[in-house]
Order: sequence, then structure tokens, then C-alpha cells
Amino acid sequence: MLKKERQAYITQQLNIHNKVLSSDLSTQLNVSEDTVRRDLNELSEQGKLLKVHGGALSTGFHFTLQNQSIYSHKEKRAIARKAINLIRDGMVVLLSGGTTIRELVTTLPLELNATFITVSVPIALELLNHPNSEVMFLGTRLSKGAQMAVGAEVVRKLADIRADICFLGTNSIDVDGVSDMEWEVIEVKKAMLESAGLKVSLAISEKLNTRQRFSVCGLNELDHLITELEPGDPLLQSYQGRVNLL
Amino acid sequence: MLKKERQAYITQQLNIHNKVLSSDLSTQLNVSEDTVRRDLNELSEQGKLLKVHGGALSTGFHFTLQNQSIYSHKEKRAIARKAINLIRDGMVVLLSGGTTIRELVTTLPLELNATFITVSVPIALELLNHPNSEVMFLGTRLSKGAQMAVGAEVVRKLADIRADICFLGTNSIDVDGVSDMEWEVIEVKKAMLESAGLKVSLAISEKLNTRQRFSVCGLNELDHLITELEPGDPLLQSYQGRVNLL
DNA sequence: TTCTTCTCTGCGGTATTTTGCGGGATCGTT
DNA sequence: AACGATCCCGCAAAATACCGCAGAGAAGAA
Repeated sequence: MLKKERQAYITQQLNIHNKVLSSDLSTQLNVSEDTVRRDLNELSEQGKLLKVHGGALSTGFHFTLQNQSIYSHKEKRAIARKAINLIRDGMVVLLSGGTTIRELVTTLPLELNATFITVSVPIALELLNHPNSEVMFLGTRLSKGAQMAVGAEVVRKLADIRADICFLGTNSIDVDGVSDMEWEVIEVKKAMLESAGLKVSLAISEKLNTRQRFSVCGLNELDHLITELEPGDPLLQSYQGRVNLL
Repeated sequence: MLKKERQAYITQQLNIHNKVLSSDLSTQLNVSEDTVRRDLNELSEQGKLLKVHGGALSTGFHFTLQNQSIYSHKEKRAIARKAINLIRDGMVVLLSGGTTIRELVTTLPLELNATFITVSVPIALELLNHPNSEVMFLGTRLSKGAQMAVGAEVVRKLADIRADICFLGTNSIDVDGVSDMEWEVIEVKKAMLESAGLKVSLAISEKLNTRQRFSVCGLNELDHLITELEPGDPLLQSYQGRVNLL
């Protein structure tokens, strides 16, 4: 087995699996691990892979490792645009927290004249920049983790509200419905949904088919599910017919 | 499973859920919690996440106000240091809005364990970064200009509160007392003062001897006036004896 | 062919990394 | 104060990496 052959095999395996182990390659190629390591080192110097302790990763892998500050920014913009189409002048709009909702708020058209109600501190602050809309904040006790109001009082206040539409930033959603991690947050989200006419969940596709400890609501309770994907996308197959996709 | 793989999985989970628990990751990845913790520590040092007790938070999710050049930053730091000396563990502290108060909040010692109550959205957001303190936000209707809660409800809620100390960011102060521009803001500030034991006004010297349309309170109603100047400074001459200078 | 030169490979020995675990400190909640 | 969960530190075992060397083998020249 020639050196070039070995290295070609390694590259191929890497393209298939995005990862190789030195030990595996050693047995597959019938050479010592040192030889494999030397090959990996060479390919690494040529930038054809990312060498790590124990093996190597495809260079594409490295890409997913570092971009997180602008994480899914584009997808969230797409979601925001779709969501904004549902808002009309004069509406009362209920907003949860999260970066997707924040993207929605920052892309809100300036001439929009609506009443926004939120329980999230960052969202409230962002909304205050909008010249033509009224902003209400609900709640007193604030959760540090979620940066939003929690507790009995906000739930009670939400019960007094009749909003036209509620946009829910969604952490996890699967065919059974929306779920979340913290009990206090769940309580508030449930109350928000009950107070709203249209119930809309916003989720980037990555959050599809994940679930967490506590359930927020069933899929059938939602009026719309907005992702960055086309409604006909195969990733949404298991949701089609069970919820109105946008 | 390679280490980088694990770390990539962790960052992905973090991007999806904004929060991860060490215990969850431990079972999901089939490694010990120590290993997870070490991964979290590494990623934290690289600034890719925010490590907290029990797990980690996404840095993108927790957004804080960037230190946009605070006007008269150095003076406000000096004021903040003096003000902090008045705060003790276990106190209930009432905070108004403004950049001086914000400076106070950012220089708050991390180990301080107090309850903070505020009506200002940016102050609330800043307070949420403080690990050992409770944060309450009062009010529902928000004023865009002042970025704080206004209206009858917040006044009523303030009336129910017995705070140990109230720090008032001050726009204008002269020998007759504290004054401000917006009627709605005045109402709230008055209510704050009435609910607090110690009433403290924070003002940079620039604001001394200026006055505005509406009066908040008389000088004699204040317990302390804090400026960046020494109490004996000639600029403060007309205030000496009429209010306790710090 | 035979010799020289060069690259490649495996091996032994040692260094480094990674991981789990025990024990004590610390945190958070009751 | 007390309890359980979590964290941190140091250790030991295992895996992996690196270094130098010597031999095998290929390529080229006489």
C-alpha cells in the first residue's frame, strides 16, 4: 500500500464520516498507528483535515465549531420576516423572550402602530426603540437565567389580557408539541398562549424534533409554526397536516 | 467520541437551547460529569459560552448593554463607589434610571446579596447579571423616553413597598430641591422616595444649580446628596448644612 | 548487478493528553 | 445549620503523541 493510497483512503473516509480515529485507520490499513499519525500530520499541514487527539475531523467540521456569535442569524431573519406579515396596525401582540423574538423586534417596520406586551427584559428594551408602538411589560419577579418575568403575578396578569396574537420563541418542538426546560418559564408561556387569539411558535429548524423536560403545549394548540424552511420542506414532513406551517 | 466532537455537540446544544446542564450532557455523551465540566471550562475560556453553576449558558443569548461611552464616566464611577458604601447585605434597594445608576449597578460587588427593585428597563437588565441579588421590576406601561415604567400602577405598587434605601438618579438639583422634566417620571420618583427609608440623590456636579419644570422633592427631604466632589468643595457651598453631603 | 542515497516504516522509550475517581471545598436550598 | 448537588484539585491509568534510530526497500548511477 502506497503512501498516496493511504492518504486518499483517509480523505475518503473523512468525507464520508467527518471523523476518523487513528486506531481504526491503523487496523483498516494494516499499518502502525505512527504511520497513520504521520499521514494525518501531513494532510493537516496541507489543510486537508483538522488533526485532533485520537484522530482527525473534516475541515467542514471546524466551521460549525466557531460560528456562534452570529448563530443562525440569517435563519432568524427569515423567520422574523414571515412573522411580521401576521401583524397589523392596532393589534395587541404578546411576545416571549429569546433571540428569535429579538430578531423579530429589530426588523419590525418603523411605521407599525401596535401594542406590544412582553415579559422579557431585553425584548422590552428593544421595543422601546420603536417610535409608533406602545410597550407594556408584565411581571415583577425576574428570572436571571431567562431574563424574563416569572411567578404567579405575571401569570395572573396575563390572564387579564386578551391579545390578538402571541409569538412564542421556542426552545424545543417535536410532533408532540412545544417543550422547555424551566418550570417557571413554562408557567408563563402557557399563560401567554391562553391569553392570545392566534398562537404562533417561532423555531429555527435545528430545534425541530427536540424535546425537553416539561411540555408547554401540544402541536394542535398552535395556530402557526414558523421556521426558516419552506412549508413543503421534507424536514417538516412529520408536522404537515398537524399544524399550519408558514 | 473525540473531545472536539463533544465540544461541538455542547455548543450546538447551547445554540439550540440557550442553556445546558452538566448532568444532562454527562448522560447524553456517556462521559463523566468531570469531563463535561472540563469541556465547559475550556469553552468558557475561549469565550464560547458562559459557565454557571450546574451547566452553561449561551453567550449570544445573554446580551448586555455594551459600554457605550457613558457621559462623564469617571465622575459617575466616583459617585457609584460612594453610593455602594451605603448598601449592606440583605437590604432592599430601590433604584431609578439613568446612566449614573447604571454605573452604580455595574460596579456593584459580585458577592453582594441584596434585593433590588427598579422601574427602569436598562437597569433591570444590568441587574440580571448580578449572581447574588434578587431583581424586581415594577410597572407595566413603559415610557419610551425615560425607558422606565410610568403610570398609576407603578405608583400604587411602590406604595406597597418598604425599601431600606432609594437611589435617585438626578437630572436637576438646586437649593430648592430635585426637579425633572416629565410629569410621569416625577410621579414615579416621588412614589419611590416615599417608599424608602434612606433617600439618596446621585448627581454629577454639572447638574448642580439647574432646575426644571416640575419638582420631585425638596432638599430637606433627602438624607444624602452624593456627587463626585469632596463634601467640602466650594461648588457645594450653598448645599452645606441643608443636606447631608457625601 | 552493486553500491549509494534517499524515503518510508516500524519499534522502543518517553512525553503528553485525556479521563475517571476520591476527597475536600463550595454552592444553593431548605 | 444541614443536606445534597456541584465544583475543584490531585492522582493514576490508559490512550495517544512525539522523537530518534535502524532497517527495509526503492531509485538512480557506475
